[in-house]
Amino acid sequence: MQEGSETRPMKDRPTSFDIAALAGVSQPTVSRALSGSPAVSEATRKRIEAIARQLNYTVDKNASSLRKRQSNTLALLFFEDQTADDSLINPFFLSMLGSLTRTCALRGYDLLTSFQQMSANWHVDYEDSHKADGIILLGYGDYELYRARLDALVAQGTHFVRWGSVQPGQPGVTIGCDNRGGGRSAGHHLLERNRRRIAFLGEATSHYPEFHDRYLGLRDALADAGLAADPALRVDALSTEQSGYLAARQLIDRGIGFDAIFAASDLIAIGAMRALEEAGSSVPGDVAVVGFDDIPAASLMHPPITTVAQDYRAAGEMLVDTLLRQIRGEAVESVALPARLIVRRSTVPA
Amino acid sequence: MQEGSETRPMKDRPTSFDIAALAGVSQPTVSRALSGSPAVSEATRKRIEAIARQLNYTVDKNASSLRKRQSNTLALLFFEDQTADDSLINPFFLSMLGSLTRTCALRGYDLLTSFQQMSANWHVDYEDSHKADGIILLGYGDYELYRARLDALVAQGTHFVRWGSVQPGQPGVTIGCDNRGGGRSAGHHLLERNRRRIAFLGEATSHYPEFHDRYLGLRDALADAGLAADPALRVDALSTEQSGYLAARQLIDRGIGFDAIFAASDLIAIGAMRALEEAGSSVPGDVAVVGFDDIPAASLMHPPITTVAQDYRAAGEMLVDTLLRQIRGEAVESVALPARLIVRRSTVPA
DNA sequence: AATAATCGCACATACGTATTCACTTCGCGC
DNA sequence: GCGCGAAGTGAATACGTATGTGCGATTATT
Repeated sequence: MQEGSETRPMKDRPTSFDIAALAGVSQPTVSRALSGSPAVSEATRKRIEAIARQLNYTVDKNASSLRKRQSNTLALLFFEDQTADDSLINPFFLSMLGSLTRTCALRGYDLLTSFQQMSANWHVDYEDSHKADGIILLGYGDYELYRARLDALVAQGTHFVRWGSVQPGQPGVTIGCDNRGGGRSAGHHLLERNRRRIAFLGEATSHYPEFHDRYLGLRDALADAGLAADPALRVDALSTEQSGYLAARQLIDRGIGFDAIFAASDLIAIGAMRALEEAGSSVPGDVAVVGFDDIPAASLMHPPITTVAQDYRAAGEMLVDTLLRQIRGEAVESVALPARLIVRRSTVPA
Repeated sequence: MQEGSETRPMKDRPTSFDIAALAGVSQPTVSRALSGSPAVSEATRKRIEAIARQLNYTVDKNASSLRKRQSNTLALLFFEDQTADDSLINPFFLSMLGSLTRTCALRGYDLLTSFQQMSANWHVDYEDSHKADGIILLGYGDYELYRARLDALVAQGTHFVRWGSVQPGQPGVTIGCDNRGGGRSAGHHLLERNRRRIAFLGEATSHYPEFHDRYLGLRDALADAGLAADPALRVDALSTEQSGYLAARQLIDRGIGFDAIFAASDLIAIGAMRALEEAGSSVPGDVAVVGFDDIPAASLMHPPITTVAQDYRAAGEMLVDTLLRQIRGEAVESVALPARLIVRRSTVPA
């Protein structure tokens, strides 16, 4: 249908020298003109720009990056330690991806993405090789597992920003959402709806600090109402639909009474709702359900799921801008962005 | 929380000269050793590799790309002409993204992603600037709108592969799925379930060739059964939940009888199901629904949606490998991958 | 044993740009 | 009319790697 284009093994693109020759100036002048240096007169700049446009000239990014010692590129590294079965990437991160690429584009940066496993030596191939000026790390997962690597990054002086739980004493800079506050909102909301037996589905160990914080938030809300958390109402679950289903099943099979579920993520909530349906429980009649993340599917479920939204738009901007500041050598700090409760019919009947 | 690392404004990384000095050889020997050239003896190679590892040396990708005149990077360009409201990116493409990055990694390539609007001059910034060796184009949308740009890419000799409808006489190389075959499968399935009044929701004009093909497939199936398509049962819709909702509403409000919906995409199907629910129609009792794409949410709906799955895994591999072959100057052809019907409860009650 | 073939490596150079420095020209004030 | 700062430009060079060419040393060939 189309032949290979051996017609262009080395389609000799014009260089700044070619432009210079045509404009009757020297190569440095072309470089200056196109990079907007004030040292070149307006007249010659116009002339050079016209010729460049006409010849379809573009600055060679490799040469430019080599010389300038910066690539105007950021690297995005996903890493989930659970089986990376391709598209099972957490939908929330995919939403964030949109915001990240958009922000990068606005800031004049390109984005290099990779779904590397946390294997071997990921970081090596990016900032170290000068292919990117900094790294954005994205991923749920066992924090303890990669803490050592983060320390290594800090020691190396690599520029990076992480999305995750904001905790004191962490290596590097972290942007995250106020998971505890979000959990508290969810708890308050359920308590307001007169739920008292609130189950929590999600790992609440320090290995998963974000889930842990959400759990702590729920406990805060309970405490505010003078209630204590019942350990029997806490069931481990990772952030998958399947895991949520199993966790809810476990709760049901154990015969532990509950009138609400706060799931550590929407995927867990979705799985839990499937289990509830199978068990003949109505939502929100018998059990109210709150999730976390506000992934697109949450609003499409039956009933639509009340959830705690993380502002991925602000998150993306914050990640990029913080990283860029760090690259420029400015001081940067970890930030927790506010979370926002979105009430839908899984807690409040129509 | 962490100070900016002005400690490393220019953390002088070791160069191949440093390695060479330590190994007592010349710089070119280092380069050859690390790139696996047979011209260097096994002994010195080992020695060089050891030193390189010890110093944490990495080849500078910019210098390397500049010299080799190839960057080992592919650029991925999403472009949907409908309002690019960030995360409203078609979930199917996000699934494919996973497959693409994975395949790229396996082939030793990096992936540069961008959600550029089809504005101005996207292509300019990638292959032309030598930042990428080739481009992957992804996007539903009005084909006619960007056809001119594709022609320009071909004229320029740019290496690129497009995901979309495979049609004769198109500029460049296209990888897509067998939309017509998929539509036919959907049609046959609905006919087997004794549905006769099958509505089609989706643009069926040549501006959206993929949707058009799906419609043609449905017509094929009808024809196989000796039936003709009723034009009144075809309603325009773009690939959004909202658009699907409105299309189904229109159908219902018009009072046109139908017992099945074949939606051109899952998002449309999801919207349509919302309209059906509002109208008090049961699925699949009153109306059977089939979607297209098999996005994650499809299986999570109530009822789970029967759909035509595109093999995004194979698609990603095919896109990358075809592009790489084209870059190597080999002849490449457009390919239509098979589509597969996945039967769920939106057409067959439990 | 002398020469041809081979191997292992060093020398030189090119990739295309950005930047430092020096130079010219001009206008201006004394 | 002389010196002086500023403005605009060119010459030279560095960024770090990859590769073509050439040369000495080892091994094979007669």
